[in-house]
Amino acid sequence: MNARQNSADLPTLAELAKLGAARGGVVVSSAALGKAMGVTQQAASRRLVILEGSGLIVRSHAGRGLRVALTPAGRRKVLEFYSGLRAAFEEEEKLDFTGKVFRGLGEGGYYVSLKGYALPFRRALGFIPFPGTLNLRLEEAEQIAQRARLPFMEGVEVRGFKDGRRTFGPVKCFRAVIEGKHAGAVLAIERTHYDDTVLEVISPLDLRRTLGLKDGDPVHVSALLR
Amino acid sequence: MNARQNSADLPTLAELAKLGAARGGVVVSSAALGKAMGVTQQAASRRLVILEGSGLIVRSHAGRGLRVALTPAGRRKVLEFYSGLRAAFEEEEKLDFTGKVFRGLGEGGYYVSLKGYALPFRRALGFIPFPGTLNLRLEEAEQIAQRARLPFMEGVEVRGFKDGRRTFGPVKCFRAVIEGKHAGAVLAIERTHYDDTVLEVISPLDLRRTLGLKDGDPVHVSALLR
DNA sequence: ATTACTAGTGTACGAGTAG
DNA sequence: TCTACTCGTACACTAGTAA
Repeated sequence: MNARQNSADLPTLAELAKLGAARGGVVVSSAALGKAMGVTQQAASRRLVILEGSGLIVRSHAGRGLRVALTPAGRRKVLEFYSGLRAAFEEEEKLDFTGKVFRGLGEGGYYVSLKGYALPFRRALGFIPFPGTLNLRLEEAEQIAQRARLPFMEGVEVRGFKDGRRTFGPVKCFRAVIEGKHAGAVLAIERTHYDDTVLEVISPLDLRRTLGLKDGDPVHVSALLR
Repeated sequence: MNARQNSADLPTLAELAKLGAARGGVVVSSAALGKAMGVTQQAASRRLVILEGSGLIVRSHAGRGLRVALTPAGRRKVLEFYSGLRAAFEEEEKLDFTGKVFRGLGEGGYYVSLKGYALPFRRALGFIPFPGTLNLRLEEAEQIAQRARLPFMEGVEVRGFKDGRRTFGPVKCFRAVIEGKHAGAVLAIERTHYDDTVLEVISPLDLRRTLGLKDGDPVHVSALLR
């Protein structure tokens, strides 16, 4: 459970991710992993033991070798690193998404409906969002990967507030254009790995009514990165 | 000049790349760099000294701080790492390029015209390339970044050969579709940083004649990744 | 085959400090 | 202020080996 920082764990996590540990797990031998990282079998084994102790991976013996999978925390850590590096090598202006409308009160929907966020939203984005989000279900792997990167990109910060009882933290989002014509934003809420299929869209308009959408309809959203 | 492997240099290079050292250089203080990496100013300074000794960066004093830039070797190292990580997080099927025709015998053009490569090309790609490449000049930053990644992706390997006098190494390329209709391939030759603006295209046809191209004409090429 | 312990060693670190 | 030296220590490594 010790979360001490170790300079070798990011390279190790990255190597594991390359081998497929971010997608449900890989079977590797410590010798093979060591070779890939330029260290001995023993050092690789030790690195894995440490990573498991830090809660970044889970291991289980699997015949010839170990089955290793990243935990959400481990995945988060590499994705954060990757996302920073990506920004250094690629110049993007927007990210395009196409997903299918579905009903379901996402976390975002709850927060957006809180009165206390109204002014912070107007301050940050120039509009007060319609109370409720348009939830889109993403289906292509590439789109889901894009969605997962949002929490680690710059975005626009909407301030949090206190309502006496509790404190509501800041929310990150990106300005967006919905169906090529309506202004809005997408929420960059960090989700569990398998929930990166959901994109929550807000707008000053009731998009569902304005666009005449029903569940299952495809909607295109272009998130602007700056 | 010592090229000893140090487990901290990849994270350090990555951090520098994030700060912009891959795009011509950044001015940083060792204290700021250390903070970003979670080590002391002293350790950050030492890492930079070591990286310079390994020929991965160049440093120069710049008033308050140091100007640090990645060398081609340093850039290569991070890009290779980044590219591997990218493959783990994104699923791509093709990369689209649009560039403008220009004349100039690229390295590729020379090799493709060698008789010894004819059979290896046919074996790997199913065709014998027209002797000479169609050179495209890429102009958008995003396209150039894509181009730079090719040498680190999987691709199709065309075997090398010996002609008695000398040995010609293997060449990596990607199957491609030119202007949406002609089969061909792009060469994944590693170039110097500032030459990643060039994409060399081969095909069984004389593309210049077949497509009636003249210098400056835009051509679209879709490189297939598997 | 594997993993992963122990022992001994090298080295990267933080702290102190000079230029 | 900055960078980067020296010093002493902590720790991650390799090698050997048990299970």
